[in-house]
Amino acid sequence: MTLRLATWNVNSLRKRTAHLARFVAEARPDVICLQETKVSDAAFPHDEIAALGYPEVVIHGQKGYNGVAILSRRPLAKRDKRVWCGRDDRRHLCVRLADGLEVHNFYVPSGGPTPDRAANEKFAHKLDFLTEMADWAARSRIARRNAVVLGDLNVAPLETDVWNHKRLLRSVGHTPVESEHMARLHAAGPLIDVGRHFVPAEQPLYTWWGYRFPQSYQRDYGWRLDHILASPKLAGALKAFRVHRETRTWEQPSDHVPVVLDLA
DNA sequence: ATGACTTGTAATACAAGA
Repeated sequence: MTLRLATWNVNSLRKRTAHLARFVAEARPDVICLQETKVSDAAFPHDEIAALGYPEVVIHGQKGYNGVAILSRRPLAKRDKRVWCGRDDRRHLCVRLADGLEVHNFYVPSGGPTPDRAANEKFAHKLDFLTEMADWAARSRIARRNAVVLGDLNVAPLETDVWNHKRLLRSVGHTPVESEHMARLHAAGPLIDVGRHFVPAEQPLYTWWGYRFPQSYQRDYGWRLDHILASPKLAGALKAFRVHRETRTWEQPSDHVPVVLDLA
């Protein structure tokens, strides 16, 4: 039996409920991890989400910013979250399925405008967040479990993870120090970079196209910011991988598109 | 040349995204 797992930064759940319904109808994921829901738990659109047919709904949101949620067709044995960098800013949720698979849904800080940790507190927060993730992966011995770490990690670590490597080396999201932090997270598990397990590093692979750059999608000015990382025990279970680029052409889309993994 | 847009909040501009 296959488990289909999806991650999607929807950039406001309430603005994107119709897109989520369309994605569910077309991709039929068993578990959906959402980021940037931008809605408090009190205002969560329970009725619209219930109509999608996911009996298990785990939410961890706040008003206006950030926010994560997990929808599951499979029964959950455990639901959990933890505070990162001492801030309860709704960037993480964890569930364990009844069969033992652990799913960690993350929204890593974007990092602000300047890639300078002394001048930009948001960039320092981002690097500290990634460091804390790597420490957690190592200390909790994630490699001993069947675990997936996924979400909007807000770093495009490889040259082919952005549309213009040279031009973007000094842009937040693609600086060498951020790529090093991502590499440390991968090594700390160790964790498999599922996207690059299926798509060779020689080929461009993107999951985000900005709103501000005119016709960024049409020109394919993309970045790979959304990731699925898997513990080594799952290596033999990785069956298929797909980036649902087409959602970026839908009317009033999120700037991120869904990333999907099939696990045996 | 990440400038150009989109979102939420709250009151017509501002913060934030990356």
